[in-house]
Amino acid sequence: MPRSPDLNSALRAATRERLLRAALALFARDGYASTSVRAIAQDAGVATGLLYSHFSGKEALLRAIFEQSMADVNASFANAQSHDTPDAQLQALVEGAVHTVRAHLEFWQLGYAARSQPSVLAALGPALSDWTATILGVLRRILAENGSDDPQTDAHALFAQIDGMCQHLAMDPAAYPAELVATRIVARWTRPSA
Amino acid sequence: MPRSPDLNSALRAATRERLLRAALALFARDGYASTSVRAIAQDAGVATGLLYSHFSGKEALLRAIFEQSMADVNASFANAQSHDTPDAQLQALVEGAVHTVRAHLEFWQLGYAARSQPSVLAALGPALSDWTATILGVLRRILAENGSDDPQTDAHALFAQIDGMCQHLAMDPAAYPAELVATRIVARWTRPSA
Amino acid sequence: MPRSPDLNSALRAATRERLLRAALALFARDGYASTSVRAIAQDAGVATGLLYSHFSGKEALLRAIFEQSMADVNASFANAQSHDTPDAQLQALVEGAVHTVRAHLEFWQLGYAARSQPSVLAALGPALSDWTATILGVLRRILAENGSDDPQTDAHALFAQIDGMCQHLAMDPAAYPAELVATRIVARWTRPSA
Amino acid sequence: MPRSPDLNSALRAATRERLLRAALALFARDGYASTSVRAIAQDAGVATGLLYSHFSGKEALLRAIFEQSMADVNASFANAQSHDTPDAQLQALVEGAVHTVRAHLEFWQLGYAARSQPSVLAALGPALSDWTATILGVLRRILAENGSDDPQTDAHALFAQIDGMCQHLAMDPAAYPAELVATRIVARWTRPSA
DNA sequence: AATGAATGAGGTTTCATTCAT
DNA sequence: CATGAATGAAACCTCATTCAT
Repeated sequence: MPRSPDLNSALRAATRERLLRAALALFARDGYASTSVRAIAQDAGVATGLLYSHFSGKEALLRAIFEQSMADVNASFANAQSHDTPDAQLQALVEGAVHTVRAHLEFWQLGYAARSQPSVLAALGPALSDWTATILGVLRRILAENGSDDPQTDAHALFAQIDGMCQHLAMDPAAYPAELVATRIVARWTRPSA
Repeated sequence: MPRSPDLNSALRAATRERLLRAALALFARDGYASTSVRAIAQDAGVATGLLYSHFSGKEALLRAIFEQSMADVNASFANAQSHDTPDAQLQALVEGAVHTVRAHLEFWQLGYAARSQPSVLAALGPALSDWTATILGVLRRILAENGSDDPQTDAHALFAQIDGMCQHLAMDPAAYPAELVATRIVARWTRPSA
Repeated sequence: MPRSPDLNSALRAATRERLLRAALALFARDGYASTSVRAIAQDAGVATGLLYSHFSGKEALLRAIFEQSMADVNASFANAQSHDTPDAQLQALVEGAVHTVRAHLEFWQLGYAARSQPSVLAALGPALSDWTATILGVLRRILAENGSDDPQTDAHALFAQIDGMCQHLAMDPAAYPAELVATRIVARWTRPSA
Repeated sequence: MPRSPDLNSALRAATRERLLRAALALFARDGYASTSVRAIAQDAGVATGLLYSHFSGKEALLRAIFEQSMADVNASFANAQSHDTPDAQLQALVEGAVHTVRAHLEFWQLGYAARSQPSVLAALGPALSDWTATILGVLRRILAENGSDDPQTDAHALFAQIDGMCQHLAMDPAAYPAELVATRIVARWTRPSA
């Protein structure tokens, strides 16, 4: 009695999801190079070989993780820009960053590790490199609208602050007072509501 | 007749230095786990086995790199604190950070990668973990003296900014306008010189 | 569809057996330290890495060999004690020893080599050390029942003789007249059947 | 001021002796294959390279140990044969064996280990193989003169006993009652002194 | 689709030996 | 004669990947 195609398909999707989840957790904890595909398959509860029917190899698995998680990140980012005033956009951006990192902790831990290692980053394609430029552009526009006299440099300074905060949060999510810091950052960069 | 002890010492020191340099370059470029000791020895121009007469293994080599470079970093940090006013200290700290990262670029690239990977970080002992706390304490004191109403959170916010800037600098040293950003950061956090 | 668990089990068992056999032959011929795992795998007709899915390393392989063969030895030893009279027990013991060594020649060659090398022996745990004491105790009892006036020393003397014979047999199984020697030993140590 | 040739020669001989002693101790304790030439040189207190000006390599060092110690053994053996009656010869042989093993403990530990390993033994040349045959011949003659009805088999049985005793002594020199056992063996194989 | 036994290249490390001084 | 830095082959072991079922 063959399984129905639908059930098969669902099982396949579930397995794929389990593999992605296990891989993300291990990559984030031990690093990409130090994580073995055997460990991933074992944590996912499937046989080693099955991994290769879902992904062409270890690197493809890494790419898949980024593709999946980037969608979430971009959504949060787009949402931030939908606000009316520059100040509201800036606030949404900063607080959205904290929220996104907390919601996808392992992904950001992995992401920060990957970003520090050009050879790993190369495998992820240009998507990641462009990302920084995009954010910088948005920040520059917001800051210009807010009256900055050097929006380009200010954008760098603000991005450094947001990025630093997010990384500190990713490194110690339990103790880092990200929400407080975010509030402070927003206060510094928005016009005093006279 | 044996080689003179002095010559032997010099030979050993030169080889050790070549190994450290090669290892730092490769660790920074490809990551600790993805760098083979064979590649290190080859880049250093010595036979593989010789590495083990200088370091007890790959991990000891990593530790030696950190020990060597941390001295420089701490010196720069101490210098920053030797200034008189909080504003001068803050300026020395921020501009010193840019200078230190530029002067030890590969070390910082390696350091940022290592920091993102707890399992590598563990090998380096507690020295690295304490470091963050120390810096935060210094920043808090400076900001408190400068009249901050929440020096603890401000310290986090400032540290995030400095750290983010340094990492962006480490990632793209050729194009990143670190000096401009530093000036902007200093301007934001020091009292307007009335 | 996966291979049936039974087939997998059989494959594993066969490979394990081939590895144990090849390792025993090489350890016995060249010594434990001088035998490479590559040589073992090659003789067993499998890839080097597969060895490590069956044994955690070279030393575990050695332990497995001892565990497997000790069972046979102990069985032979137990059988000897099942006889009624001391003389019959002694005869069974001596002749059983010859038979056991001939039946497990390579194991005894390995065993004698290992016994001479404390550092290898340590890896085998206390099982081997206790063994000698056990045999001595049994011999002492038999000789005491047989009227020896110094069964402790006699046990040592008899054990030395049996052990020496077995080792000479192990060293030259083709030419050594073990059966004749065994008969002579039994004749010397049993009561003349008046 | 060059050293006198005599002094030089004496220093050389002393170094050679130190190397032989260190090598014997380590070979006996850890086995030939598991002992590194570095460890030998270090224990002897000389530089690694100097070893190669005294011996052509590790194996030559092993051969030199055997050559040196075999002289002692043969002397003891010759002494045993100088007695008048077969009984006295047998007693001298057995007790001389105990004495020789105690006096050259490490050499015998090494010898027993080497004997169990044909591939090591091959490096020592035929001297060792012949040795067994010689002893067997002497024992057979003594036992024949003493009235044995099967001196060939008796020689094997006695040799097994002496050899077994010596090996047990070598394995546990502190606790093994070799002198008692030797007395017992002599008593068994000599004519009752009527 | 799924399994896990099997492969073999490549990792880290050790070590007998050479050689410039 | 003596040193010890240096070599490089080979050791043990890991791991991404393949494949028969």
